[in-house]
This record gives sequence, structure tokens and C-alpha cells, in this order.
Amino acid sequence: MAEPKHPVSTVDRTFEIVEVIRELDGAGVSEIADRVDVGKSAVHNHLNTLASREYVVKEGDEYHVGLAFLGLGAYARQRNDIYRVARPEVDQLAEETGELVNLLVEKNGLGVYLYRSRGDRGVELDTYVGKQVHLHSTALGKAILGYRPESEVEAVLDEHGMPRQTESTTTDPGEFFEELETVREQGYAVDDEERLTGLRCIAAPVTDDDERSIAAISVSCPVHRVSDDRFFGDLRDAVLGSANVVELEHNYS
Amino acid sequence: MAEPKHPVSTVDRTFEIVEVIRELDGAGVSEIADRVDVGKSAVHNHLNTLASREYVVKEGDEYHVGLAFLGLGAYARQRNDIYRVARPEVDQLAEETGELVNLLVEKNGLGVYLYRSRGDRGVELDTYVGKQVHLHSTALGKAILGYRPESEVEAVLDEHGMPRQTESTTTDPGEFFEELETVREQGYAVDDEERLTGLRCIAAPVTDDDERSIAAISVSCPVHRVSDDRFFGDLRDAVLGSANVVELEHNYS
DNA sequence: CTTACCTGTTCTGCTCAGCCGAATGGCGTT
DNA sequence: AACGCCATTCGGCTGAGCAGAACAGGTAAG
Repeated sequence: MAEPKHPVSTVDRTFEIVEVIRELDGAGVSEIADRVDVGKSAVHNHLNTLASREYVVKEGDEYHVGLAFLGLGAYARQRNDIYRVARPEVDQLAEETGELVNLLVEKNGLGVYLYRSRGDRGVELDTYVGKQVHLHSTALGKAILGYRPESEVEAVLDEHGMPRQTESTTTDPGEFFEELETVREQGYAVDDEERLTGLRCIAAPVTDDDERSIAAISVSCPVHRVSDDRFFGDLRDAVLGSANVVELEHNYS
Repeated sequence: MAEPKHPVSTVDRTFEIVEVIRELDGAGVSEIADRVDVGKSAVHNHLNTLASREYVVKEGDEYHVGLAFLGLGAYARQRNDIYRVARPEVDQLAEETGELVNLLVEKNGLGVYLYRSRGDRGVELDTYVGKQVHLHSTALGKAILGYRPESEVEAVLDEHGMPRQTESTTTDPGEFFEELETVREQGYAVDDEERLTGLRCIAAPVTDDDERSIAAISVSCPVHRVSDDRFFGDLRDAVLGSANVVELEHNYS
């Protein structure tokens, strides 16, 4: 659903306001009014309406995103089958490897992080649960697209493009399709500093009965700390194992 | 913020729609229109506007709460200091005790669950992260109110009342203040089937430098499975210990 | 202390956004 | 084939939400 036939502009404005607050990490009425390009009074009315339901909270004279969204967000995630079965597995994988483990699903051609679990040495990243990312520049995304029909991959690339993130990002569709071929052959996907310099990830898809991907699980670690031996050895096996467990539990229960 | 001076009714309607979808666990246009008391076309316009931003998703001909809320919700929680320091401690407590462990904060006179962790024997409950509850009928709420000035407790009771939840719920303010006195003496609060029949909880407050509560941690378990010995022994000590750790980490780091 | 300049908030009147109701179209069921 | 039950579209009317200006409170500078 890209463009509704009869959009309710007030709804758009409301969420623009909330999203601006998040981007600015808290903001006042005037600041928001500038960004959203509506008058202060309108912004004020919106904020107070939102505040009455705790969707935003006023702290001093800054407005912040409220915890009411937490209820809806947690509910939306909980409804997700994959999340329910994958979560314990992701936790265990993080504990075993000590690294950062991620669970990603695809929504409208973009990846959405559903869950993350950090082992005791796991890196801190710019990603967070709920964040949307392009699929072409992460191991997770490649694992997902590798197990989708070619036509669908093309549609995704058409819609969202292949923006360059680092020097190593693949930005050529032809090359990308070759990579996906490799992913299918190997059963896993790798991202070597393609989204973030200094970070490499290895990801495995979770597929349904028809070999269509429904999610992906990855381990992320700093390049300087992990040898190829461990990366393509223990880590690879662990990720593949976990994805397989999730797959089985999801499809046969 | 109870009643804004100039409410934006479209905003209210939008969130009413989303909340109805959650209550019904997915719903169609007509179904929602009945509940919210607006025409089908209006509901339709709202839904499609929301869907264009992934705040709702259309599955077949049912609309569901979308994962876009997850980003905002997770962000709102992450901003919360208490959450950041308490989370690992809550996880550990759940693992040690095997029971359900909860983290609650107060927002506008109501309790909001910030986090929950279920041990291997932990009960399933009607609570979920983000849910709001009255403070007078839970161990968590009593732990929080016990470490707030009397005037504030009165304000909370005035605003939200003391609705009865079970036979054991305290509904008399005088009696309630005596209970809070006991909480302060003991340093922990107990809920013996006051919110839910068959469930008992024990909670400890997390306070700031001025002995003012900022959150509470509890362990919940079925009455039939836990002896008084364990409840007022190991469980009590574990909860108090965890709350204390969180308190120290929060105040001195 | 005064002045100036930020904020957030209130108020009023105008305009167009959003609503209702009716019509349309798509599916399944009888 | 004809009905019933949906979601969706459309047009025309009405009041909701907007801009802009005025007000209030707080802070910094003169």
C-alpha cells in the first residue's frame, strides 16, 4: 500500500510529528513545527491529544515518545509466529557465541529487526529492534532474498534501489544476483563490511515448506576479532544450526 | 494531561481504531466501524493511511497492528534508564527462581509493565509489556506507592480510584495507607490474590537517592505451588537483592 | 529594573479535510 | 443465477483543524 486513494492527512501529520520527536530524541513545539511545516498551534493540539493517551509524554518543555507505543509494538511482535519460536533460539545462540545475534523479517521490501540478543562480547550497533534496513547490504537481507523468486528480488531492487553504504556494498544488480546464487549454493550469506565498515556478519535463512524465506538469523562481529577459521567454522555452523531448529519448530508444530 | 483544550479528534479516532484492532486481535472494516461509531468509509480511509506507513497491515481482509509500532515502542523503552539497567537483572532473577519476573514503572498514576522475563516454570498471565494497571492492587504498585509522599498517593487514589479486582483487593484508602506503612517497614510488598485469584506476588521497590521509588521488581507465582517458606524466604531475598543491585547501578553510574 | 526575545499556550474565524450515505465491485454461498 | 456480505469508491455538505495573531511565562542581556 504505497499511496492510499483517500489519505487522511491528519493521520500522516500525527505520525510525522511522532517520528520527528524520535529523530530529534525529544523536541519542543516550535522545533517540531519547523520540521513538519505546520503551525505551532496545530502541532500543539496534536501533541496534547497524543499526550492525553500517553503516546507522547511531556518532560519539562520537551515532548518525548511515550510508552503507550510499547504496548502496541510488543503486541504486534508477539503476534508474529517467527518471533515466538525464534526468540529462545536467538538467545541461546548469543550466549553460545558471545556475539550479537539478530532476527530479521521482510516487510514491504525492507528488512525489519524483530529481535536482537547480545552475548557477553557482542558489539553495540546502530541497529535496534523495529529498525528498517535495505536488504541488499546485509547478510540477513541476502539470506532472505536468496530464497525468494527472482521476480520478487527484482521488484524489491526496483522499489528501494541499492544505495551504497560502504566501499564494499554491492550496487550492481547483476553482481547481486550472482551473490544470491552463491547464497543458495552455500545455504548461508555473508556481509563483509558491506553495510558498516569494521563489521562482518554471517546469516542463515529460515524457510517455509516451499523453500521460501520467512526470516533470517545472523551473527555480527567486529572484523578484527574474528578469524576466518572461526567465522566460517564454528559461527557458520552455529547460525545454520539455529536457523534449522527454528525452521523445524515453525513448520512442524 | 487528562483533557486537552483543543483535541484533534482525528488523532483520537485513529488510535481508537488501532486499539480496537488489537482488542479484537485483527478485524475488518465493518467490524471496526461498528465499534468506533464512524462510517465504514472513514474507517477505510484511516486504515489505508495507516497501512501506507506500516502502522497496520492488511492480511487477507483483516487488518492487524503493524510492526512499525515496534520501532517507536522499543525506542521509548530504550530511552528509559531504569529499563537499561534492570533488564539483565530481571533476566537473571527469572532464571534463578524459574518464575515470572516483572518490572513496573509509574506513569500518570498508573503502572506500566516495562519488561517481563519468564523462568522455566513461570506462569502465563494476562499482563504484557506496555500494559497499564492500577497501582493499589498489585505488589508492584504497592512497592512503588510505599515510597512516595502521602500527598502523591492520595492524588493517585483520587484520580484512578481503587476498583475491586478480586475478593481480596483492598478498596479502603485508610486500610491501604496502613498497608503502605507495612511495606515501608518491611522494605517489600505482597499481593495475595488481590489482583488475580490464584496468584501471589512479592515486590521490591527501586528508589533514587531521596528514597523515592522509580520502579519496582516482582516475582509472580501460583499460590498452590509456592510454600510460605519459599515465598517469604528465598523469593523475598532474591527480589530484594535484585532491586538493590538495580538501585546501586542506577544511582551510582 | 527594563527590554527584548525566546518559549508554550489560547483564541477566532475561514476553508478545506474528513465524514456520511449511497453506489459500485468482488467473492462465496445458497 | 441471485442473493448477501464484504471492501472500496465517489460526491457533496459540514464542522474539524488550520494559520495567524495575541497572550503568558521565563530567561538573558542591557
